Amino acid sequence: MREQGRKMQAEVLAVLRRNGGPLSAYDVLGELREANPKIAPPTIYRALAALTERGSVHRLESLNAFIACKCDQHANASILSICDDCGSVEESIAPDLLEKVSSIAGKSGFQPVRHVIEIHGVCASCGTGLVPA
Amino acid sequence: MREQGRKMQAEVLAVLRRNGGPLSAYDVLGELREANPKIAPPTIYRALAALTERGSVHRLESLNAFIACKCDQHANASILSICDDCGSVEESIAPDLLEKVSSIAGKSGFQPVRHVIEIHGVCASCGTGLVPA
DNA sequence: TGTGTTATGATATAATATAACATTATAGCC
DNA sequence: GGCTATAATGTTATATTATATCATAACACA
Repeated sequence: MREQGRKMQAEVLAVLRRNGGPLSAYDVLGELREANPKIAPPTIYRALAALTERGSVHRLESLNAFIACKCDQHANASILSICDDCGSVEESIAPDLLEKVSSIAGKSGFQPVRHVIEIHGVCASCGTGLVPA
Repeated sequence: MREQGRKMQAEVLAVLRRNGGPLSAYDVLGELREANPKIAPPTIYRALAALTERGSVHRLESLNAFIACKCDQHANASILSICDDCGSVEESIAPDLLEKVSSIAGKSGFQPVRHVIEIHGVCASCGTGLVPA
């Protein structure tokens, strides 16, 4: 990878970290365009693909959005809990659960490569009527 | 619901059943336009939303596609195994697993409403070098 | 320095999805 | 039966998400 690429990835990751919550590729694009109006979608998507590959960023398939990984130890896929009220996302890791999922899918000879586990619901703050963080 | 709506839903479901595999909303639209060229995207999306709600159709979030439910007993969410080689999709049901997923997400007070569990990988046929079904 | 290789930039457009409003079918009531 | 309220559907337009394609620029290595 080249210097430019690293820099773009760092900037994209910084935007996601700063925001904390899920952002669409175009949200990220919008932010980065404030500094450099010439950035185009493929640039963002390439950076996001690299970051996702590395595990620094997770893609929320059911939202078409991206979020910075918060625990920095995701060789394993994570479980993403998405609050449909406030939009916040929590990550959980549970390797044993992944194994179980894999084994169920694998009964018929299926070989898992990538897990997508997303749970929509209501987070603790929203569920109790409190204002979300 | 009115007669027209039921009919459109039946047609959409028929297309998905006939095809067997995942189809995008626009794939379905294309097929139905052969009979009636005036159908518009919202019509298809509305039918798909109703079918998905009922459980007759599942949405594959990680593919932006839809597939007819094959087991007609999905009050519970299913686990969808997607072959990235041949595109075939298998459904599995595992209520106990869903519970476990829920409990992990629920540790911090999160209340699950909808599960998205999709596994990408290679199906038995493709994995063994055989021609997929 | 020249040359091949690969990443990046830029342009355009494809694919997916929905907002907003007009229209029309149906049910219930008189 | 005709009238009206209701809600589903049709229609138009457009928003959102994503990628194909080709041009350009950086770097690696001889």
